[in-house]
Amino acid sequence: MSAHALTLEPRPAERRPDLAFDLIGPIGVRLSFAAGEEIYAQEEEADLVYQVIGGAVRTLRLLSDGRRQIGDFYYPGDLFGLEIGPEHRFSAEALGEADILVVKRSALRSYGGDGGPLERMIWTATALELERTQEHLLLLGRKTACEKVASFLLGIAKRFDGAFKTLPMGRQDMADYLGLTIETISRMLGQLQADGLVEFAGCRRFRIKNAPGLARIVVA
Amino acid sequence: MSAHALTLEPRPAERRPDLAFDLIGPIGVRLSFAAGEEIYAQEEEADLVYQVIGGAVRTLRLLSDGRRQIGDFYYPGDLFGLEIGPEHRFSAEALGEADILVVKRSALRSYGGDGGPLERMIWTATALELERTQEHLLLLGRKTACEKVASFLLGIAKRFDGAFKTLPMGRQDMADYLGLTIETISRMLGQLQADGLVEFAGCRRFRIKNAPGLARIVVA
DNA sequence: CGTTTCTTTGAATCCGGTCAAGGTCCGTGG
DNA sequence: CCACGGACCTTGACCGGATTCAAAGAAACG
Repeated sequence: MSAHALTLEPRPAERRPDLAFDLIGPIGVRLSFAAGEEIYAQEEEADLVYQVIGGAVRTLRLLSDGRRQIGDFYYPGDLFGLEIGPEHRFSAEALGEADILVVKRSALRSYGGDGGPLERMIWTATALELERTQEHLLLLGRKTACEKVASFLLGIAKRFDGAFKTLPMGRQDMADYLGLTIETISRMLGQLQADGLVEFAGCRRFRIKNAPGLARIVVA
Repeated sequence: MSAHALTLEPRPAERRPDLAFDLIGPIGVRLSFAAGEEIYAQEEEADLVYQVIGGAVRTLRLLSDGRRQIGDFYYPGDLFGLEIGPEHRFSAEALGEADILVVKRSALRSYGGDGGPLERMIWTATALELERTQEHLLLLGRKTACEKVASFLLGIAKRFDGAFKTLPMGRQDMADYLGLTIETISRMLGQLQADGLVEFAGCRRFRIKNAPGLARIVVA
């Protein structure tokens, strides 16, 4: 079945350039990963470029004492694993089962040529990555627990449509993304729900009940 | 006097590619900024590329309620103001008096040509920016106040040489970079000094007394 | 169903923030 | 040369938001 069209459609046109599928599809290799499986490791040589076809991916950094920081989550269409240096600074793991398109960087260059649309695509993806990371920085440095969680839910909501969205990650991943603990995540979700801003059906499915109210929490 | 050579030398070869001076020097305009003066504003159109010639620069994001997050500090040789989008996501201000080289992005492209060394230089600078931002992310999300301050001092020390380094920024800037308050900064500095890891001579000049000890605090 | 894993909830604790003085450094002007 | 003033930094006491510890509850899985 054509996972391409299926996974590509349901995203609001807002994130990574969608042309990516068509461009690197023909020269890439598709791989499937099981839930939690590692796609590449921290400090591993970075010679490949990856694209999410189906499922979702997290990149993360592990400190020696076990503390974890999630860099970002990636969804169908997104490119990840782009690093200028020789090795990966974060590791990448599948969130649930995931289908990934993998391309050799060098192959990609010879295929599209320097300065071609492929080169440009990678450049754009890297710049977007930087923008998202800067936004994340602000969130981690200067926002309260409640603001962090509200921002997170709004961010997810923007990227998926349908009234009820399904969180592709568990509480621990949310916590490690927002720089909080799972208990705090749980409490803040409870509070947002009690305030009538969101509604949960189980711990993964939610619906935004009061978008302006949420947006007011998120500051700017 | 030749600020070029003077400000370029005293940095360990570790950060931005030094060829930058020679490459964009000829086509740029030099400007001087007073202490605290704005170089460009948040949400201003981003049509220029900047390079620090002398002094230092901070980029920052201001929230509506006055909270501040500093993105990064830039020193002689560093490029900043690179954004892929149409407008700046952070503003930039001089830290003390600063000399800045300013180049029109379009001029830069026609001068060096697509895919030339200039294009490559900008690409490299953007990727380095991303790496530093990711490191910053980890620091903000998962490090304690003490670890943050220790990391910061080591980072400064790496970039300047001479036994005694001079902090180019005040406590408020350190706080807004590390996601802390000035009081906490002050207390942590006091503690690190009491533990014999660093020594301060006035509130701006310091020396690292026990680098391995500091490195042990910084985790990894 | 039973087991395991994940999530929620409560109570106690603690790190960092807030509030409030007091000190230091510097530039200015008497 | 020193007194004054203002900006910045340090220090202390207290407070509060988030973590930690602990246990109960819900969901996922074989």
